[in-house]
Amino acid sequence: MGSRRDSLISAAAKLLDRGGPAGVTLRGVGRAAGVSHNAPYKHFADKDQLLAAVAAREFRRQTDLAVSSPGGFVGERTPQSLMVRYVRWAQRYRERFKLTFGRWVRDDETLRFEATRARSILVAAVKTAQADGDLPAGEPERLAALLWALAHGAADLALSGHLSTEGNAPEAEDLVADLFRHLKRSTRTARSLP
Amino acid sequence: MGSRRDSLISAAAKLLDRGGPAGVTLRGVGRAAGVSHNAPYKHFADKDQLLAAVAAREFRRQTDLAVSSPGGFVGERTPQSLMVRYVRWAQRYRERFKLTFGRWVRDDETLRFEATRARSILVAAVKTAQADGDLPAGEPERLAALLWALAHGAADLALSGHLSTEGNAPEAEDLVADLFRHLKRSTRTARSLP
DNA sequence: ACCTGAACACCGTTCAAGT
DNA sequence: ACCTGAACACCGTTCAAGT
Repeated sequence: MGSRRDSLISAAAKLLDRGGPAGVTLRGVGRAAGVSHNAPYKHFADKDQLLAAVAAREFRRQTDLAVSSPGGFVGERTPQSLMVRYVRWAQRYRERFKLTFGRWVRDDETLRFEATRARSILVAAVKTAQADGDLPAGEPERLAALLWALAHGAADLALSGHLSTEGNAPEAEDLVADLFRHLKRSTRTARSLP
Repeated sequence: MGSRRDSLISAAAKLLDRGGPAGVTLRGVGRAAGVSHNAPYKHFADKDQLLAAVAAREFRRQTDLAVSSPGGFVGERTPQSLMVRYVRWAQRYRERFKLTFGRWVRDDETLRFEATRARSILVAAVKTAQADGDLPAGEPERLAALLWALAHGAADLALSGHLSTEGNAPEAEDLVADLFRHLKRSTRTARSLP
């Protein structure tokens, strides 16, 4: 079921990768899916809802991959490996990444659900790392938010080229590694204190 | 000189705040500036260049404010105060913030210049904090990139609502404070080690 | 140098109509 | 329920023409 709907989303994702959100036109989507420029309106209220559906599908896929891919089984799913995967995703699919954090996110229920799901996976990994003494103690949700924010910011700044001075820019992955190094040191301090 | 150009940029910024990049139309900009829908082409090659000019002006203004505002003189300009200012800027002018990290940044020379200038101010503050023992040792440019990435990611995630689970979300400012707390602890560890 | 108005090809969206 | 084609109001951009 919904295969027409799915093919519209796929067509939109393809256009998005090629030309950004402006490159996604309902007319173009219809054309690519082999229907009239008007058929999408039977599946999506407007263009924004189609884009939100693209973002939700992409978010869902990436979370699924993080859970099921090689190296993704629970024991190997460290916070750092999840964050590295995150910045690589942003690099590989820059337009989908940008889209996932656009205007509609706040209001789209599916997208909010996917965000919550992704966050809960990260929180679980954080708890394990805390128990292993690899991350400092403290509210795991809060620490997870810190990690996510750093990975997100590093990825986004790298995409816009703002990290580089004159070519010798740190990679987003380097900054992720730096953060974990500092957190590890912070962990040791907290332990050695009363 | 350039007052017509400036008024076009101002009109564009106003439209941007009201309706995002899609709300900025060359026709609307011309109308708001009291010229024909076609006059902007004498000052900007196309719509993207107009938007890039808006972003560059905003970036420049915020950097100027960070340097000259009360509490902004050199001694008070700590990395943390700069980062708090950054996330507040994102919150207050979300559309301008988003615009500043859009597609054109990589290619626009003025925007790249402003980014370099902002980064150098942060790097200077980082060096001072390192000398005072408030931040860990290491390449200051790299540490500045870490701080900026965290502030940027926290601000961007907060804007898209992705930080909240069920309303009890950490604020972007909280995450900035958390990072500095961890870095402070990391500093002490590094000192107490051989 | 700067601006205007007409024109072109496109777009999102609406609507009446078909199966 | 799903799709089509015509239509409407808009847009970015180009061009010939004015001062």
